[in-house]
Amino acid sequence: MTTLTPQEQTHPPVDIAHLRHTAAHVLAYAVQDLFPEAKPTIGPAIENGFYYDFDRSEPFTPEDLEKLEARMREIVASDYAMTGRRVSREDAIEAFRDNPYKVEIAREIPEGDPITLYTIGEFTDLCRGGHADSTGAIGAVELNSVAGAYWRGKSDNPMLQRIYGTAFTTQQELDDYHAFLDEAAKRDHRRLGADLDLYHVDELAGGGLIFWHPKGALMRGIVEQFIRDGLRERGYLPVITPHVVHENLYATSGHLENFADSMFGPIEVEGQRFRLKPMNCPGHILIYKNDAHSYRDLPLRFSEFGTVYRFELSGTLHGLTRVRGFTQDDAHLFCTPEQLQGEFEQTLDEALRLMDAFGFSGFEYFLSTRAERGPTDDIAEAAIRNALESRNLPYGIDEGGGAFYGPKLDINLHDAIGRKWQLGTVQVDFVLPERFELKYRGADGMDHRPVMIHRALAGSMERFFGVLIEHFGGNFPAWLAPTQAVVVPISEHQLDYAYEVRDKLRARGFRIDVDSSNEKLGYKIRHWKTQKVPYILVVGKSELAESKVNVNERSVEEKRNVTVDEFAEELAAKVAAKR
RNA sequence: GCUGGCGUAGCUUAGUGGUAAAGCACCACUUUGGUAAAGUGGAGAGCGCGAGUUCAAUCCUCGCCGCCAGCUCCA
Repeated sequence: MTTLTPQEQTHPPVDIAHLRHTAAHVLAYAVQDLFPEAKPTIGPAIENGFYYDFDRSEPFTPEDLEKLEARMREIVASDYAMTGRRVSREDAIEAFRDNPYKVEIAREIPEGDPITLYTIGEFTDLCRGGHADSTGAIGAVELNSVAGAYWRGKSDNPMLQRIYGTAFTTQQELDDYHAFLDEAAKRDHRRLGADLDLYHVDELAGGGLIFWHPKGALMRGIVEQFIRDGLRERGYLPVITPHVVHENLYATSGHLENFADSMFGPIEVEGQRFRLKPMNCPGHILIYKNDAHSYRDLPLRFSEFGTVYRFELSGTLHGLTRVRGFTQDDAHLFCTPEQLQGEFEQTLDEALRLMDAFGFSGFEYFLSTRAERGPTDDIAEAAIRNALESRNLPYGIDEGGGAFYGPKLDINLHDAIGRKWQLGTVQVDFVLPERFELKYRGADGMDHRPVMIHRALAGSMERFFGVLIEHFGGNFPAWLAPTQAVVVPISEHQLDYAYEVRDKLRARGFRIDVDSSNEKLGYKIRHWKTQKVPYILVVGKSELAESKVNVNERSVEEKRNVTVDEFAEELAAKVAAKR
């Protein structure tokens, strides 16, 4: 921590969160002027802007937002000073007696904490503070959308109307933010999934269920192969378990009592109740349990691309990143307590290897602890902490965010344009071995309880693929691209040669197509560029004569004529380097 | 699920209380063309689904479904 000089303290640089919090006050001020019947509740700064929740029976329309925005600009231009004063709890409650939300907040401020009111112009709000000095500090402000939000996030509370907006110190920063949003929209995997013909969700089949098209399935296969290679090297054993099993399995595992809301309902057959598999662990446990194990067998690492089904609320579904049926790159490790630490560290290394191969960076680690702690949680959490510390990785804590069977480590990462995603998770579990009475024979001749590690490194193939699409913006590197190169003949006189080039490259295992369409060269080039194919190989009269191809590499201006073998070597090198 | 918005050919959009228009994509033909869209022609939706109002509904009303932005949750 740096100590501020007195000068810096009197003129602190405007904190962007303070600026946006101030903008939220300005919004509430504007709402007070234009819609006096609306009751302000809370209005914090958030990652990319701010929001303010209002209680009002009439919905705010887009036209209302425009009027509010105009009024906000006036308030900003007036450059009202933000003045705060400390009041007693009674005074605060009295000041907001017509607003039950503010009263509730005032009542709940802990004894001893200051209760403060902040005023700009004619608007006073109950607020803990953290503002710019005056409204004039806001260089650019805009309102973005209205959405419903429950008071304090609880669905049995009244629904409020949340107005989202953002604010910056300068107009330039706002423009840059818009440019960022445009870039993000261009990378939207739902858009690119359709444009590049990778997958779709079908209304007839239901939301959140993914139909992988040939190109998408091909890419998924490449990712899966990469993961499989890593698993084999690290001694994981492949297993395959059923998608529908008797409900009793999940009663025993505890999923039915802890997880029922997320499970699809029972399927009745011959008076017996079956369930779609929501998690792979119970299945892997049954395989473990089917044999007697010695400590010499451990650690035992079972892996499966396990497809699971979870009932997510319809409103939460989103492209590939929030679905109802998905395949985890799942594995369960059964080990002795002594092995736990080392095994955990290895999974962490493997997770990093995977994320690194796809060019992700900015990893963040979160230790989620279990809400209902048991006697083994200290050991489990220690294993996670020690693993992180042994690799010198800083981490945050998410109290109570763990699985019902134990604490977990979540790995967040940043994509190419700096957005955060949560993919991999590694979890320590002393509970399921207990519930299923798992055991192994120790060196002492006695039975012991193994520890389990649950881990999914990519997370789910669906979400991982969605994130990959956005990370690369559809410009997949050659090793991943469903079509690595298209051979484009200039006229049909070179069509036979084009097929010859294609077959030669295909024989080396590359994914190559020929454009045999009756179109002009410019059209064909444009078409394949929009399809984001890494290489377009143009063959005309001169290439045919020299047995060469004219290489047009994606996002490289310069074109070059090389022989087919030279191109094959170049492509092979890229694929080997995973570029 | 809840709040708000939306739902017209594969995609993007136009349109009207009297049974729908365009561009791209698709198919055929002409053209054999050297680096981001050649020309002509053709086929394709009955306007998400259902009910109501009306002489008449894609356009009005209601319900359902789906999508989008959030709330919530998480791989």
